[in-house]
Amino acid sequence: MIFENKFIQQRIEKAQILRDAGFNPYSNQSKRNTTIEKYLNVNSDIENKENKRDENRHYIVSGRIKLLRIMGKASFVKIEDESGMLQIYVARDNLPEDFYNTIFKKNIEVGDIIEVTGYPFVTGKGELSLHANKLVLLTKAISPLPEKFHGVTDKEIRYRKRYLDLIMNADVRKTFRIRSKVISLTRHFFEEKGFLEVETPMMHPIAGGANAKPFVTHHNALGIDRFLRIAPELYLKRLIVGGFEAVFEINRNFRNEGMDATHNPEFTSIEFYWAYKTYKDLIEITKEYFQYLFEHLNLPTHLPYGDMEINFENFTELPLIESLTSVGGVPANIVNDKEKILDYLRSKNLNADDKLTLGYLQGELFDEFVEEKLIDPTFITEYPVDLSPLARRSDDNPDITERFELFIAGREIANAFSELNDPIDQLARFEAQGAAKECGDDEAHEMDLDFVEALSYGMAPTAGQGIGIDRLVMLLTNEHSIRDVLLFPAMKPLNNEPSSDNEEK
RNA sequence: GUCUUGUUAGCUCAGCUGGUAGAGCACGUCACUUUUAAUGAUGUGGCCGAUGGUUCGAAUCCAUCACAGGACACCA
Repeated sequence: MIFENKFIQQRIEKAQILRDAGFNPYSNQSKRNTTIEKYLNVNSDIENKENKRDENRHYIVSGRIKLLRIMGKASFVKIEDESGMLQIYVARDNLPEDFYNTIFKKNIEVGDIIEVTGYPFVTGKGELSLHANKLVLLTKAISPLPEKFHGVTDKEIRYRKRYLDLIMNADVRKTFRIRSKVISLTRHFFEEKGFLEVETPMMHPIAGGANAKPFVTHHNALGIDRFLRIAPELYLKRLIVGGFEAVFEINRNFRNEGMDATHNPEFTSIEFYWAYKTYKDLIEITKEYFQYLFEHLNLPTHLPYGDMEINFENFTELPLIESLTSVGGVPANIVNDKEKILDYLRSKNLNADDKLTLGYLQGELFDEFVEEKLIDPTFITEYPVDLSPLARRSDDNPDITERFELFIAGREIANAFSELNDPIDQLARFEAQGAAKECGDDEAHEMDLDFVEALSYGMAPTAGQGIGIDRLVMLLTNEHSIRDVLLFPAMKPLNNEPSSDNEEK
């Protein structure tokens, strides 16, 4: 049962004692008139004053008790609000008769949220503190906080009870502030460029725009299934057909796949589409975007990530086929020959499925030998058309597309291309995907005739790009698990959550 | 999905080749009016992740399951 723990029972009793003494343990009568950060800034002159105090200044601060040192007739209390931590000096003789002994010492403890009135002073050890002459309990915490020195380190507790993690670990709060800032900066960057932020459906009749397995949900009134979107791409392009020339959407995608350090079933991306532009323009705007982020986040352009150092002044472009040889070390004479690639893969004891097309096999080579070696930002360009069912063919070579993926620290961060806007070609590509599906690729794109029809009305030449926000934030915060940049990462149910697998009717 | 490591008090962790559980923090009681993870004394606190098995006896050995971490596979 919840709350049966003896420490919790003890604290529930304390709350009742307070109530009986006329103190509401959940009072909302907050009179706070400053934050801790402001208090510390405004009173930084106190140490130069006579007696290192100013009894004419009055402040009311609030926060959660993080540390409590009772020393007989006086105590030191560290309270923390969102802006920072402040030491409070509480002495018996500065509080109402009996309050210190019967209320404060007995019934207020670490974890409680209190409000303190007093004046600034500097202690003998030189710490700017607040000398309390009034102390009010705002919120009684009936569950005790984790250990004050080690905090919570158990990752499972940290993810499942993120609120505890946030209470105990200041650097976790910092990571999520940066995440928020990244999203805000991204929004501003594209708005300043004249892009329009739009929202497109999360529930799709056809899950399109990416290679991924969708989640299924059900619409009761219509009696039909819907798919949670795996990408907003096809809707955003419909908007370009409709005449918007620059749109973006920052929101969640859902993919019904495995979970690991870089995959969460729901993840955030930005996709943007830009009419009358090509993927070459996207390379430029991407460099500009990173520069903008680094400036506003005050990050060093030589960014440490794990034991790597990424040089964000060193963006390069490299065609995929060329990268196989120059980065991956694959012999140049085999990269355009299906049979030779198959032999090469077999010689390396890798999976070599001879049903795969040349383009797919080149993709295999890239994944196997190149991707993890791309540390500094690298735009890999000229993707085989087989791997890019939504991208425009190169005018010079019909086997490759005007596309790039941006790799940083051995990981894909962005995917972009000049959009395919020939409806007949698009129809044929969907049909080819259908064939791939027959061959067992259960993540091949679904035919979307409504989208093909939209293209038939004419979509201006357009370039579009997607950037995975979670992986970007991982990079910028030097985190190595996507769970550390998601406030509430997906977790398996503990034990009593019903699972649809044993549903019986 | 495979392999691997872990799961012991509210938290952080010990617990040997099997003999019915230990520390620190927290909490209770006492002392202490400038401390910094305050200090000193003392006490409470446990279905040892779950279920089976081996054994006179299991936190410990074995099996299965659950969850988590890591690696690999799959995946953009």
